[in-house]
Amino acid sequence: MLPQASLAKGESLDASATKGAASALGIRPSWLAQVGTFEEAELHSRRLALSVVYVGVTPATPVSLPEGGRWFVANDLSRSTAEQRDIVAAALEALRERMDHAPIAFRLLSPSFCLSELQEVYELLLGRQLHKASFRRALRAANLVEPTDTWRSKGRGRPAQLFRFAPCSRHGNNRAVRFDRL
Amino acid sequence: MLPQASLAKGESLDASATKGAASALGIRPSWLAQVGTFEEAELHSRRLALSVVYVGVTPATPVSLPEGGRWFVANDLSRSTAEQRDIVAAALEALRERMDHAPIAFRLLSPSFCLSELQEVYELLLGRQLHKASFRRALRAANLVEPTDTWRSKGRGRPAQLFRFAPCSRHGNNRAVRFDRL
DNA sequence: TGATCTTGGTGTCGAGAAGGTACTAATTGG
DNA sequence: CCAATTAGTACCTTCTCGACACCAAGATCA
Repeated sequence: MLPQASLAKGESLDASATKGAASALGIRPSWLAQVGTFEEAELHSRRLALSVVYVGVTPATPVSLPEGGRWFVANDLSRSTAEQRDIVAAALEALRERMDHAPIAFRLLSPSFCLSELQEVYELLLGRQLHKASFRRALRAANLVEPTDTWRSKGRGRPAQLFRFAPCSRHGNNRAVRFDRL
Repeated sequence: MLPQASLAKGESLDASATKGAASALGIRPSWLAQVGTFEEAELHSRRLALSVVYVGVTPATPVSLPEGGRWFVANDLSRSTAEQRDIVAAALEALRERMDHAPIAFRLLSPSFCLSELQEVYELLLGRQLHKASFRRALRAANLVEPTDTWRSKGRGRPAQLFRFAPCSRHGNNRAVRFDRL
């Protein structure tokens, strides 16, 4: 049920995972990282099969999945086996742990974005609501984004200032949402 | 240079890692967990070799290592290759991340221990000094240990009360040293 | 035109955490 | 009896974090 690919000869693990994800998605994933190695439950031969599991993210572009692929909601895995639930849970946990170490959220946004969009991405990936003021405080303290001089108005409400990702000076902080390691 | 073992047919990854560590140490490790899977740099055959790396801990018992094994200090890896340094760094990082999720430190102590010993283990594993008052505050808030009615006096100084590990009620806290997830 | 709604952005305040200092307690060694 | 040493705690200051309120600016509508 999860997309998978076999490791070709002389191919690196990361390259194979990227290739497999791209063939399942139609586009290359924006970010990809290894979760761990699991043993396959069904041994169709007598040899033990290992699965090196990767987790990745891709923007919510309305691409049609090739070869009858389907999207599943990570919160509702009732129609999966216990083993697949374990793997997805481990993948989600790995993703959420690495969000403090790598700028994953920025890969899901265009180069310019407003802070509400960035917060929505964080909330989606972390699976929980974030406080607006605290989020912006942590963001300011981490020196992660820098403002541009353009504003965007989307329908109702005050226009939002656009920001860009600015991976510059990091000084060890420990805020609510931990951007600090990055 | 790092101890390793080949995966026997029909053997699980965890079992193989435990067996390999035990044969390198002389005793079974007190705790063991998977770090990740790395690709071997040297391809002696044309097939790609994968290494599933595990990290473990063992008490500082003065066992003599079998087969000419040697201990290395994790902070001084100047005599290792870059690949081995990467692996050890990843192992240390994985160990330190999982200390909040599993009671690793308690496996290095006898069933009864005093809080100074527990703090020393945490400092050793985390690689940094901890504040005595904060450590005990977090410990008290996490309900992780319970006092026994015995005291131990080791040489000079006031005798220390002995505690035992008590994995009971956990209520989501977020202290300095994070015992909460466990 | 002006009222109201909606979204963006910030200021302030209070509860609580984290770390430093200093203190008390209890034992050993001279 | 006094100094040294280790255990354990109380206090205080700083900081974080979440909650609320408030202001800003544009859209919609009467």
